[in-house]
Amino acid sequence: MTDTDEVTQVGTLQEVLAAVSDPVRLEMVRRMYAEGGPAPCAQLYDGVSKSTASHHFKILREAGVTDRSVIGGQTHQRLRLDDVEAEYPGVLSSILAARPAR
Amino acid sequence: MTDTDEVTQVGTLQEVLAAVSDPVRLEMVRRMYAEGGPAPCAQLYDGVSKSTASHHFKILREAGVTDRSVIGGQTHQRLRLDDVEAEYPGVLSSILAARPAR
DNA sequence: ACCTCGGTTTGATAATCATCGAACCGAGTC
DNA sequence: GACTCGGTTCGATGATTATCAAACCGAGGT
Repeated sequence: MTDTDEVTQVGTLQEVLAAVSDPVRLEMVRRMYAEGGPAPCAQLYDGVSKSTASHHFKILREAGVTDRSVIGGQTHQRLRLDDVEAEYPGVLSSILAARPAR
Repeated sequence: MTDTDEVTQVGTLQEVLAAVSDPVRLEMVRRMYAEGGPAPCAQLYDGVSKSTASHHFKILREAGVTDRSVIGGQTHQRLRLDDVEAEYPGVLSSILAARPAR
């Protein structure tokens, strides 16, 4: 069973940039991207508490960067790469392509 | 007479993203880009005080996104587009290409 | 009915950050 | 020297924001 939330618009460029400018959230985005599809929340972060993670998921969702869907009773997060690319071509993809380490 | 500050490294991806995620700073970056070269501080912002602007310039500089140089006694800011592109290809350019309004 | 499991919401706290005015500084100019 | 002009630095203040623990909630399982 797949139950998807109402799909919202991609946010402003500022919102998107602010969303990914947080290290915890960028890591989440990277992992969702690596996953290639809806991923259960648990494996998208570590180092922060459940509630903090949920807070970050919300910000990503409100910026239109991610989706939430319930698959088999479990909440999953999904990167809306295509939607963001359609709105701001190259922005998210180039960020994902950047070498992460420094 | 051109007097340029010591050139620093481009900062981490996080630093760059955080730098441009502020509306005032993104506008500064856009104007510098439009200028195509070193631009006097004054015409890179409006709506904030001199000291606030100076603060934002500093953050952009520390992120390695901009340069400071003194031309004929006047301080100028310059977008280090090539340097940032070399480090994180496509990131800054796609942000600049994004349609600003919403 | 009870319990666990995954996730969200609610306060609350602490830290970060944008903002300003005022003082300061260096280079010109008068 | 005195004065402006463009810019920076210094505190200080207020607003955001990241963080957590605790309470809560819905879906399954037993």
